Formats: sequence, structure tokens, C-alpha cells
Amino acid sequence: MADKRGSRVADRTDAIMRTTLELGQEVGYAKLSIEAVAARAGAGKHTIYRRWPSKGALFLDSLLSLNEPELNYPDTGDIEADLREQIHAAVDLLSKPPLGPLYQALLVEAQQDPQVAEALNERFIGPQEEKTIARLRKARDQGQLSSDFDLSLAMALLSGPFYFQVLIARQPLTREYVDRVIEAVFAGIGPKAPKTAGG
Amino acid sequence: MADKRGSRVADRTDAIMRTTLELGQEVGYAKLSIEAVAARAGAGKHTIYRRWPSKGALFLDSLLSLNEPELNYPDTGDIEADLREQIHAAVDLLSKPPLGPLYQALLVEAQQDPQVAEALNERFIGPQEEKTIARLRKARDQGQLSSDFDLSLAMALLSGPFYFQVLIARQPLTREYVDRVIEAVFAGIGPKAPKTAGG
DNA sequence: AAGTCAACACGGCACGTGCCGTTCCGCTAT
DNA sequence: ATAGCGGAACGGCACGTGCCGTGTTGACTT
Repeated sequence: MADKRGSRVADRTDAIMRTTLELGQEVGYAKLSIEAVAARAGAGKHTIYRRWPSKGALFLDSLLSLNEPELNYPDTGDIEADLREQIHAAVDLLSKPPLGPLYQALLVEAQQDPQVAEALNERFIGPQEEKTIARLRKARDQGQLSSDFDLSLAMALLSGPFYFQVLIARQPLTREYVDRVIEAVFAGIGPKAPKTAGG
Repeated sequence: MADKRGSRVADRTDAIMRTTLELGQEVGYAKLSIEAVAARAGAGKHTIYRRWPSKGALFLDSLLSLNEPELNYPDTGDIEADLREQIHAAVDLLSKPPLGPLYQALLVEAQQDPQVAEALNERFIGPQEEKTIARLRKARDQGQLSSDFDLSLAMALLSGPFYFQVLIARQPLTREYVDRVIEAVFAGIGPKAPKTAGG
């Protein structure tokens, strides 16, 4: 039976998503076409269009279906060490092949398609942020952070430089770079001696 | 003579670039087609393809032809105040209509087209970085920055959160947010009491 | 100095290709 | 019977490339 007509819906859906990732890795997201996905997956285009409203939605679902990103925070009591650990893991996962290029493409697509942006935030970035903020909150309660700090601002300070490095500067994200950013975000770039008093 | 054949090359080039920006604002970068630019500019597609290898290159040239971004640093002696001033100006220019959406689209295109990325870095982002770094260096020499600091890292710490806010969090860039980021980057998110030695 | 002309750039048109999103058809498992 | 499927075909759009007739330009002739 070379045909898959009538097989279980979930199987068909999985096959399409797997093919999407496969083709995405081969030709890149930009050149990925629904037509090609349908052809390789042995599916009708209609079957794809029935389930996903856009290429971006299909791609997002496909990526999230991997469900790998169980990026949970360690909690050793040392917030800087835990952040390093966590960010190293995230970097390993999201900035290197095979997932890196795909995740990056998804960020690009999110810029162009508000629906994808919303879904991405809701289903991936948001939850990750919450985990980070929860961990930061605990640290703040333990006096490891400036007490009056807006935690979502801290989030941005910690994440921004990495996105900057990848998306704008287009430089590789090394562990050393991660460590330097974390250290600097904690210490600040101001002079070591307090600003207020004479330095 | 409704025809522009043989008129000066620079005029034709300008007309095409102006039309590109115009159409870009109307339909957005994604739906911008060279065909439409040619039609509205009263130009042949060849004339466009002859000068620009890609839609991205045309768009980049068109944006840079505005030549507005003379974002030069003030130097009042107070690095934090100068950074605020400078970043406020940059934010006003690059995150609000009419240029904001176009600049954002250019960043997106740079993700997909390495040639555009390189040109963008070389002709816009790079020079701006250099100005910032030069100003930071002066501040460091005056003792307003931690003395052993890598200035390009400071660059990333200062820029990253803003790109994050726009591209990832998709939130508006307010002056208040800018001020909070700058303050935090200087002070650090660590506890107020100095970690290293007694202040 | 005035006239001439080949080279060049141009606008416009048409072509073949690729992918879009949709529609129809025949098949198959339920 | 019905609903979902694979597959084929559709019209539409934009791509990038040829070709054509036309206008401008600058070097050469007179």
C-alpha cells in the first residue's frame, strides 16, 4: 500500500511536519515551499492548507512539535551560575545546527507575520521568559539582585545582547561571550567605585 | 515626451529609489515587487536589475539614500546623558513611521540575504557602532566607565535590549524604557552593595 | 564649430518558470 | 454513504531574461 489515504490524521500531520523540518534544513526556510512539502510528504496541498493557514504556522508547529526545548532552570542558589548554565543550554540548542538556523528563520518569519509572532511568543518565548523571571525573582528575594529591580527589564538586559550578537552583529555565540555578558549585566559598565561618592 | 529615455542616469536612479520607498511604505517590504516599482517609476525592469542584484540591495540603497541618519554624538562630558540623547534620537528615527517599519524590514531582509547584511553593516550599523564606541572610549578614559571594559561588549549591552524590545518582545520603544535600560546597564542588576570589595 | 554616427541605456513587451491558494476528481477506510 | 485523502489542474502573480524600437551621448569627421 503505497498510499496513505485514510490513515490516521495524527500520522499524516506528523509526516507533514517532519517533512517540513527536513526540507527546511535542506533548502532553508526562505526557499521552502508548501508545494515541495506536499510532494515529498506524499500529501495533497489541500491537506496542508486545511490544517495550517500559512507557511509560517506550519513551520512553527513543526518546530514546536520537536518539544525538545525543556529548558528548565537549575537552582543551585547562585543566580549567576544558574543563568550561565541555562543560557549555555539555550545557546547550544537554539544557535547551532540543526535547530539554530530553523529557529532563526522562525524569528524572521515572526517579523513578517503577526500571527506567527503571537503564537511564537505565546507558546515558546513567553513561557521561557516566565521561567527566567521566576528564577530571577527568587534570586532577588535572596538578595542576589538589586532589590528594586523590574524583572522583565532584567530579562531584556540578559537576552537582548545575545539576540543582538546573532541577528545584528551576525557573530557566533560562544560560551565565553555568554559568560562575559552575564558578568557585565550583573556588575554594570559604570566605574567600579560607586558613582555617587568620589571615584 | 512622456518618456524618460536617455535622461540622466542619476535622475532615473533617484526616481527608482524614491518609488521603492514610496511603495515600500504602502504595501510593506514583503509585498514589494520589483515589477511594481518598475511600473510606477515608469522604468523597465532591466534598468533596475542592471543596477541592483536583488530587491534587498535596491531597498538598502533606497533607504540609505535618504542619508538622514546623521546621528552624531553629543559630548557634554556626561556619558549617560549623551547616550540617552543619542539613543533617543536613534529611536525617534528608526522605530517610528515613516522610517521605522522600513528599517525593520531591512533588518529582516539582512537575515535572509548575506549580501544585504554585509552592506547594511558596512554602510550603516558599523559606522554607528564606531561612533558609539569612540564616545564610550572617551568616557572610559575619563573614568566614567569601568576601566577594563571591552567597549564592543558595552555596545552590545546597550543596543541589544532595544533590538530585543522591538524584534522579539514586539513592544514599543519609549523614552522611558530607553532611560531605564541605560541606567540599568551602567548600574548593573547585581545588588547595590559592591560585590568585589568595599566601595 | 557644426554635423554625423556607433555605442549605449532606456521603456516596453513577451516569455518560461516556480509557487501560490483553490478546485475538482477518483479512491479508500470507516 | 460519507468524509478525508492524494493527485492533477487551474488562474494568478512575480520572478529573471530576451528582444525590439527609440532616444541620448560623446568621439570622430568634415
